[in-house]
Order: sequence, then C-alpha cells, then structure tokens
Amino acid sequence: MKDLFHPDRLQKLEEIRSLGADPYPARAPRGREWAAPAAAAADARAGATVTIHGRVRGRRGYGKLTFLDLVDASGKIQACLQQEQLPPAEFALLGALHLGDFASVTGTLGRTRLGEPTVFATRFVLLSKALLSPPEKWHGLTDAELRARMRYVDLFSNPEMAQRFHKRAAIFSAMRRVFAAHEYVEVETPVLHPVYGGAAARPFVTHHNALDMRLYLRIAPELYLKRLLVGGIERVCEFARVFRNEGLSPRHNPEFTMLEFYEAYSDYRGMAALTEELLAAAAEAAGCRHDGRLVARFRGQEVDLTPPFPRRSYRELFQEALGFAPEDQAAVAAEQRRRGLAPERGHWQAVNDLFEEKVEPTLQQAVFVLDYPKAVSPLAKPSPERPDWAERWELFACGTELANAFSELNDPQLQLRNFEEQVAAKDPEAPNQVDWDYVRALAYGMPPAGGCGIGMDRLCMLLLGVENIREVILFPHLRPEAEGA
RNA sequence: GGGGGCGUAGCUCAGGGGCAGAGCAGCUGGCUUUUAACCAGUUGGUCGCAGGUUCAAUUCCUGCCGCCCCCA
Repeated sequence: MKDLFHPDRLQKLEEIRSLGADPYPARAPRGREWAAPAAAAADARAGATVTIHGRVRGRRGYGKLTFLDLVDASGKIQACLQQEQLPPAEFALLGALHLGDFASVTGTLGRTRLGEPTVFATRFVLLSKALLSPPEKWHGLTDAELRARMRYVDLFSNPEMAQRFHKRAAIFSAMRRVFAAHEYVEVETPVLHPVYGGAAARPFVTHHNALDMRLYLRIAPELYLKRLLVGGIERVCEFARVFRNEGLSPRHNPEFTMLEFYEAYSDYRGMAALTEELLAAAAEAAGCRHDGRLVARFRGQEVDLTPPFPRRSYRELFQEALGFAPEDQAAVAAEQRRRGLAPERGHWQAVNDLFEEKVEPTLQQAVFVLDYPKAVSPLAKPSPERPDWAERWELFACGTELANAFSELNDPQLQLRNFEEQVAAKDPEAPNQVDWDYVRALAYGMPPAGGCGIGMDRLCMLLLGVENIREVILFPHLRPEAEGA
C-alpha cells in the first residue's frame, strides 16, 4: 500500500489546523436539507436560507469567488462562495479544500446569471478531509476490478452504480411485499450447518472451537425451511445468503443470495403462479415496464417478462431437440458415445446433461419447463402417474435458469432412500452424509407443499441488463490484493 | 485446461530498441457568475513481476502473476 495518504493533502490538513479549523469535526451544522430538492426549489424558495452538506465533486475558482458542486445522496447543488459574503477564516479554508472533501454550506437559495440553482454562502464548514484524490472527473473509475475492489469509490464516482444497487434493493422490497400480501413469514435459518444439503455443491468447511466440531457454511436453506413446514409455519420464505465452494466466473460468486419459499397445501403448479407474480413485481421495481409490457434487456436481446409464461414439458423439449425420447436408453447412450462422453453417472444423468447442453441454450424467452427426471430431483415428489418423473419445474430465460421448484417430497422413507443413494454415489458435488434429523422431521409429518428457489443475483443481472455477477454484488469476492500494489 | 487481448503517473489513456508522454487530479500564481471554467508555470514513474537477447529493453523473446473475451 503506497500512498495510503496523499502528501499534498496531508500538508493541507496541517494548513487547516493552523487556520484553527477542525478537519474532522464531531458533527455537522444542524438544519441540513437535501441538495436535489433544494435545487429544484431554487425559484419557489428563492431567498430562503438553506444548509447543504455533501461531498465536493466540482470546483471552479475565480480568486475572490469560488463555485463548488456539493453532492449528497439526493443529487447535486452548486454553492457560490464569495469573499465578501464569508468570514475571512472560512473563505481562507477554500485554499485547503480538495475534491472529495465533505463540506457544509449555509446561504441563500437562488440562481446564478446562467440560471444554475445555487446556494450563495454565508457560512462554509469543512466536515471531513479526504486524504486521497477521487478518480478522474469525466471517466470516473472504469477498470472493472478496481471498481469492485474499491466499491466505495465506484459508488460515489459512478452514479449509475449507486442507482443499480438502489434498484436491487427495490427488487427485494417488491418481492417482500408480494410475500406479505400472501401472508408468508420471512425467517432466518442457520448459516452454519452440521450436515450440508438441499443442493448439489461443494461446501466451505469451518470449525467450532468450543464444541470442537466441523461445520459447513450452508449451500441451501431448503432443509431447514421444510422443517418449518413440519412445525406448522405454512408459508415461509428466506432471502438466504448461501456459500458454494466453486470457482469465480462472470456468473458465479462464492456467496450469493438464494430466495427460497415454501407453501403448505400448494404444489409445483401453485409455485409457478406465485413465481410469476414475484417476477412481475421484481421487473416492475427494476423499471422494466415499457409500453405496458415488462421487458428485460439482456445480452443485446429483449426478454418479455409479462406473465403468464408459457409451460412446456421437459420431455417434449428434449424430444424436439434430440430427435428421440429421454426414456430411449439406447439412443441416449449412442448420443453420449457420439460426443465422446463417458456414461459415468447413469442414464438419467446423461439425459439431463444432454438437456442442459442442447435445450437450455435455446430457451431465450421466459418458459417454465415442467416435469424433470426423478433421478436428478432427490428432494421432489415423484409424479403419481409416471414413476421416472418428478413434479418439478425450472424457469428459464436467456438460456439460464431463473427459478427451480418442486412439489416437495414429504415421504420420509423415500427421502431417506434418496439421501442414502446420494451418499453412496460419493459425488463430490453431492451431500456426503444422510441428514437424519431432516428425515426425523419428515417422519413427524410434513404437509404436502410446493417450494421454489430463485437465485436473486442472477435475477438482478437479468432485470438490470448486467452480464457480470460482480456488477450486482456490492463486494464480490476478489483475489487478494498484492502487498504493496 | 487451450487460444486471443490487456497491464505505462492517483484516475483516463497515448507511445513502441536510443532523454518516460498527454488530459484530469495535485502544487504555485492570476482571475467575482462558472459549471469538463480559463490562463501561465510546475510536481509526480520499479512502464505488472522475473529472466533472456542486445552496446542499449518500457518496447523484442521466455516464464510467471492479475484482469477481460472466446473455446472446452
């Protein structure tokens, strides 16, 4: 870390102190107003006295007159500091002022000759001295890695970034309102799991010292939320931070936010209807409404998110794309051989690999894909009519999965068998232990229920038209910064 | 894992075997209605790291590190 503090600024810091001013006062003058509303009221409230606090983002000096641009969370207003209007000690402070400092201005609201809304200052107070320079004022900070690493700089120098995270918050709020309207209870379940499960992923491992036991950071909240169905909380949701020990990519961050919600006496079709409602609310909040339709622009194309979304059968989509039925073991094996892929994990896994490769990329417009192979759905309820299939759907748009839902498996014996098969398979991506306590919970009786998971970060990417997950996560995981960089 | 691109001042970027560059920011001075203010002067560099070729490497070569894109 060289230049932790800029020498010129340290020098000015001393200058400020020698002028008798405090570069880091304990509090700001009272009666503060927001910049943007004050600017908007430059005519309606002309002549009124206002106090504005903010970061100095622009400065235009004329000797005995200086214009400052003060920026706060609402926006910007210009301040005009004239020598003859200010106490000499306060005007002198301007000589030690840098871009990036926080300051307070009190004065008369009005307009300049050119019509710019302006506070004509009678009082100027330094609120906080910055010891590093903000990025260049035209381009801001553009290097994507630097922006993620120093998000605090990115946010104040690139206003569209602050806007993006406000929209992310609005998406979450809108979805919470939908849950509230449906009388869902939002809960928090454990992040530290003695047994990990509810998804197929490698976990992060940690250790509890006092209990001297291994713990895993959760890869999914699913099994705890369904315990709550057993407990009688009939409609439950969690915006769960989950952790998966996988590589970094434009679509993967090791920690991300998974929304899961479960509803007793519903099923996977009921979850589809609720998901449509949630996504419509989210798209609305993200500002996707154009000409009466909800449209997301992603990777140069438009995705219509106006519900309802079409329902298609997994089996039919597979047949259309591959030219044979997924049950056709000989054809599936032949196709695998043709691709030079080893048939390592069995017929249905091969079917699903082919589906992911040949069908998913074609699913550009929003579509529910209904009824998945049972063998790749260990937590879903098998279809009563067709034993190889499960009551499960995934929602796709832009070739990627947006949501995943089941009629939840509540048969404790069948669940136990599925767990035992997973453990026996010794797949590093699958849970390595049977979650006995979860089976015990099911044995006490879980009502029939529908459940759904939505990857919130990828949803935000789609709705905000951003192709890198780093752009929708405030502090994405990055490789450590080199010492002395 | 393979291929390609990039890495130069705090920031945004030029340059391409022979003195290390510009704009912004900073510093000094001037300026009372600007808003990418302007004018004059000026500070600031391990040219990602390590090795090699060469009289001479920021530039060419090799390896490594980091970031981006494409492919698997």
